[in-house]
Amino acid sequence: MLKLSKTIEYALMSINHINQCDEDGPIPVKKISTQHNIPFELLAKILQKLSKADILKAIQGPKGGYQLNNKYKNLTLIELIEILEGPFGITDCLTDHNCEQIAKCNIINPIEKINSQVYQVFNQIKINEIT
Amino acid sequence: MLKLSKTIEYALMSINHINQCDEDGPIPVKKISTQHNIPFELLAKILQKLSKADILKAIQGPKGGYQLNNKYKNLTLIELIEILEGPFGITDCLTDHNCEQIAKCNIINPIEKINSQVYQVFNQIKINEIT
DNA sequence: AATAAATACGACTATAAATATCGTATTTAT
DNA sequence: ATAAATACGATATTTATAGTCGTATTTATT
Repeated sequence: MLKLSKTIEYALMSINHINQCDEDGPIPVKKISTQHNIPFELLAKILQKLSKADILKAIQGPKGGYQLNNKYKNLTLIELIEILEGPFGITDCLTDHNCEQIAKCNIINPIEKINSQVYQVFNQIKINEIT
Repeated sequence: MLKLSKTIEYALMSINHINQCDEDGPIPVKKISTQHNIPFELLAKILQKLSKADILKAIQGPKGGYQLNNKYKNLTLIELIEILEGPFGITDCLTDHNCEQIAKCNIINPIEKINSQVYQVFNQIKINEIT
């Protein structure tokens, strides 16, 4: 409950990893996955998503791997979350609109307030500055 | 991901409900569960926990039900969460200490920072003021 | 005293979401 | 031609959450 997903953790670890050895050329998934004990296939798919979103640049073939794209420099945590997991919301009713309780919900207003406060926290965190 | 659990939602709805008809004597689980379309047995267990934690006062027998206890007036959202779900933490490593990546984790410091920011948000929210 | 309406609570099941794996295709440096 | 890499859809597994069931206890009312 209220947990960051493994997906987000793995993405942060990878971006951090790539950032720290940026001069050495593209970093293959395998290096990150073995060094940080992350399942290869799973990590591969995460980095593919980040590549599609232009956060990473993918280089195929031998000596290939991933590099950071410029876009990464302005990336916030909320953006990362929404790239990897879709729209942010602390309850389903804020994103899915198929809630069983909505007809007589007496907490929707406070929920929305809390949601925007949490959103703000993640919106203020630049991935760039995470170290 | 990063969702409030149904348990928390149901608890908030119930506290709010009881608060709004406080003069009418104890409110039975059944009333809350039917009015807000919440599974009875599930809600019963949640309110039992709140009763054990002295947030609610349980009155057994016919005409029984739940009332708010004084303790509720100072209750924060983080306290409610920890009563119902145990220690708060946005990652497992912050509460469980059996993480596969911990040996070479390069994001533990920022994770801790983010965790305490989210904690603070929930810590500042008084259940009392939720309307 | 009997009854019925309520809470108490442990054990169990079901469901959905997250996590992980598999298979195959494509790209490209050597 | 080969091998090392990404691409990606399909499937399987695991876990946490959500929900159910059965039985016991309490107590107001009759």
